[in-house]
Amino acid sequence: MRVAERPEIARLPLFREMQEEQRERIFSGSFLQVFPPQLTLFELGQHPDFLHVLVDGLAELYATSAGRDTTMRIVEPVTSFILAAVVTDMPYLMSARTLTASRILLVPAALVREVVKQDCALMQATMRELALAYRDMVRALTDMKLRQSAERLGNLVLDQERRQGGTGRAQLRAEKRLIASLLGMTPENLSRAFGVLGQHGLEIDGATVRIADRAALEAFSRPDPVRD
Amino acid sequence: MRVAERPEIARLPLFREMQEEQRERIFSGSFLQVFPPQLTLFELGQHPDFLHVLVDGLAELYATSAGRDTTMRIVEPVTSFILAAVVTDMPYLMSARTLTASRILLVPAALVREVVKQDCALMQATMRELALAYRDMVRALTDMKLRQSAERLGNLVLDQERRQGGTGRAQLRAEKRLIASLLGMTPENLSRAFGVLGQHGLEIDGATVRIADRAALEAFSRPDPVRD
DNA sequence: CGTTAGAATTGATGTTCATCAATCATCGAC
DNA sequence: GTCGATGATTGATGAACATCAATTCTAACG
Repeated sequence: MRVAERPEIARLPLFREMQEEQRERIFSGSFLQVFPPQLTLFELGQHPDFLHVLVDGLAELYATSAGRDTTMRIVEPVTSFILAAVVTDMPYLMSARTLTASRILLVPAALVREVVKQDCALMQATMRELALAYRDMVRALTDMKLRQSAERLGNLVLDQERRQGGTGRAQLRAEKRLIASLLGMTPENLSRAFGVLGQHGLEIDGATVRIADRAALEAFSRPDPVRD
Repeated sequence: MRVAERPEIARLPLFREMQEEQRERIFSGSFLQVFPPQLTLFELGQHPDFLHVLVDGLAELYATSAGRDTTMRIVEPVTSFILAAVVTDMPYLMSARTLTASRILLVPAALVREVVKQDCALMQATMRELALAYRDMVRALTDMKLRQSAERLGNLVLDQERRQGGTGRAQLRAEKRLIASLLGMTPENLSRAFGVLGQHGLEIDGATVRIADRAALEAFSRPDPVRD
């Protein structure tokens, strides 16, 4: 593994608190690999060989069933993914592909499981990471069950804007068709949903959205103070 | 805490592997409480005070947002719930109520967090429990996004039948309105979905369902070998 | 037993969203 | 620049599902 990105990866919540010595074991057993865009990293049902850490680029986790498919998560750097499959040593429930050219740290799954057992700080971080991931999924499921499409989009926009500094502007980082799939709707309906939000305080220009009237957008989208 | 149910709780995956001494700490700091039916145990947004273990009865986890509400999980004994909120010490994302009269072991959240840090076996079990819970949520979300209502019901029936011994029969343990909410549909549409499944190998009589033609039911419901 | 309240079902209607089809942008290649 | 491919948008239509309104069923209780 190259030296340049180690500090950044070591700063991840997952690896931050662990013993230096064990971290060294993890890193020296791993390798950083470059992938072209649109490459399948692994598929649903496969046995997990590696914990993945997206260092650079953009990746997508998606699920398929009976011919249909849906985006489950868009992974931005620097983040680890599919930790749950790795620690349980059970088949992937999602497939993954790169969206853009990406660099990914591949940590052998068996190594993760072994070091986790020996380093309590890593185990605690893993536990926390899984708990947070679980909570994210609870949010996504309630979002899906309780809100209709334009509301979901409104809350996604509000969420993105907050993460990007609360300046009233936000960039949509992925293609709209991906965002549509992530929100559980078709690209056509995403367009129409943006149209609806246009009447509720949102201005949109390509991949840039601007919250012109936050009160109106919030009144329409009804963000939940606890969940959102 | 009474003696009678201790062995059963100690056998739970969560508590099974931990040091006897620490388990004693957990148990002696906890108390078993009896609740009447339809009692709210806690509400979304509250700070988690206790890890709950349903010893006897039936409970429901549900989420609300903007006036609407939906069942997230039906908890059967003996199971712990809301572990993720407890270990992260973050507000509940779901509310809980008893469905029938229930006995619940209440383990102080702070005690759980403390003992988890000191007992690696408990931490490992917690990690595993959270990973499995996460995977369940992934399944539920893909189910919701990729399948339509009658298919979801078909897979629930197939799943229940498998859990109940694979005898071709299954009991629906909760009211149909709850099952409807769990599957993200209205009670009216649950009835109609049962009607549809009646033409695909399922016989239904009150709360009992019988799989008359498994091949037909599976052809219709398309269970996923990985996920279901 | 009948009574009655809540649940389940059934039918009629309306809303939300997907699908299909066409057109309009955008962007890289040459 | 022009071309072509792909994504985004817009409109028309249809399918899935929710809602509303009656009944019918079920079970607890006097």
